Amino acid sequence: MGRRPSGKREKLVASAIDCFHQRGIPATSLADVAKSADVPLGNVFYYFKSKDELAHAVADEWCARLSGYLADIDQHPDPWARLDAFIDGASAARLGYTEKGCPLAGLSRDIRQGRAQDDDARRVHDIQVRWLCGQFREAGFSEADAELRGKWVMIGLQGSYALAHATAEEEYILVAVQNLKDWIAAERSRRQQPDGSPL
Amino acid sequence: MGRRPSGKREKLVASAIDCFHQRGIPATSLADVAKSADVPLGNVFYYFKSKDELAHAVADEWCARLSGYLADIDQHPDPWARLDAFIDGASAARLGYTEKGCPLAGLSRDIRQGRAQDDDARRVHDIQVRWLCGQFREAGFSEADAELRGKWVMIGLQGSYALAHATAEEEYILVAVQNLKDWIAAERSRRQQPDGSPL
DNA sequence: GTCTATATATTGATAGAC
DNA sequence: GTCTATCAATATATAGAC
Repeated sequence: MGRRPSGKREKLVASAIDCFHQRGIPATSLADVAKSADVPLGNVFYYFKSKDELAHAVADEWCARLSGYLADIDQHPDPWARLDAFIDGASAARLGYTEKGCPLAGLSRDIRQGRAQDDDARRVHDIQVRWLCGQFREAGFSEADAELRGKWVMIGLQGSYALAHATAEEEYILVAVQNLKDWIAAERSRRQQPDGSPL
Repeated sequence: MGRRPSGKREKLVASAIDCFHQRGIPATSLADVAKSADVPLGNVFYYFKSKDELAHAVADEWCARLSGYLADIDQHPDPWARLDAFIDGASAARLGYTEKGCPLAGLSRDIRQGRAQDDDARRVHDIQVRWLCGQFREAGFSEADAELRGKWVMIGLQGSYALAHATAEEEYILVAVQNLKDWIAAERSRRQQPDGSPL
């Protein structure tokens, strides 16, 4: 609460995001995070009273970053263009995801398997899935149809991240990006000609 | 090498598979595995000279289980029926995967992020992906087309496992199963009527 | 608020009796 | 081959000087 002029808390969270991404939460020691943030080890516990609380702060920071990212994409006036932009973002991140995995997938698994708050594991994905479903609703799909489609986009991307990381082949991400874009284009033309002939 | 009448090695591997699945490799201590296998801690190092080597044996065991599983499915004479059976297997495992995550996804991430042999992370997925691609080739697709389709099936399933686990919602797996089955059925009819009218 | 020093528990791994 | 006892390193977390 209040002012934090030193900014050490923010530096610790930023360093924890990197460390957790590269090594995962259980394999990351607080000494690693402290060293990476250039903060003495003992000082970490002034800002976070446990490792779990640090992980919780990391999840909060991810949610904030995601909200900002999606708000940027929201500037596109067309939901179809927004969906394309979202998938382009996945494609742009493919090299890092192939090497280190998706940071949100890693975080949520570590949280689910550890004793940290389960709800954080869900939050970081729900933000994106709800946004995706919202785009399909805005494009004219019913509540139920939009939910199926929004979830399917997230499934395709997350699956490609997992396989690209596991096999060290970025091609999985390219396959998912291409298939999802084609599928979205097909859904779009179906929507615009609901009872009509194929394009 | 040679006979292992006690079977302790096998018990240790089986226990490690469970422990690694539930808590992940870094969060699992060798004491956990030893206790679960009912073997004294010090004895573990007679069978495996390090934790990494135990993880390697676990990957080997998974590959053996997968090969057996796929050989069972191979008894279906039709590649389309085999694809359906493979996806049905995913659906049948959905409760456990929602609760604990996909064991292969967890193992491969832990291996990629740890210092253990990278190749194990790839093997457990490659077995399945190569099998999937083989089904599409047998169904008449070209080498390149079969590879794209086989990878896409694995992407859809792995993505649904990740999201189901993260959000504790098995529905993600049901969405992926339904979408993949519909897509495969569409591919099938397209194959059988390459230049013809829709069904 | 910041940092050093340290407590306490647990880890992977080893030595050596049987 | 099997097991007990233990080492050395590292982990989270705390105490308390400044």
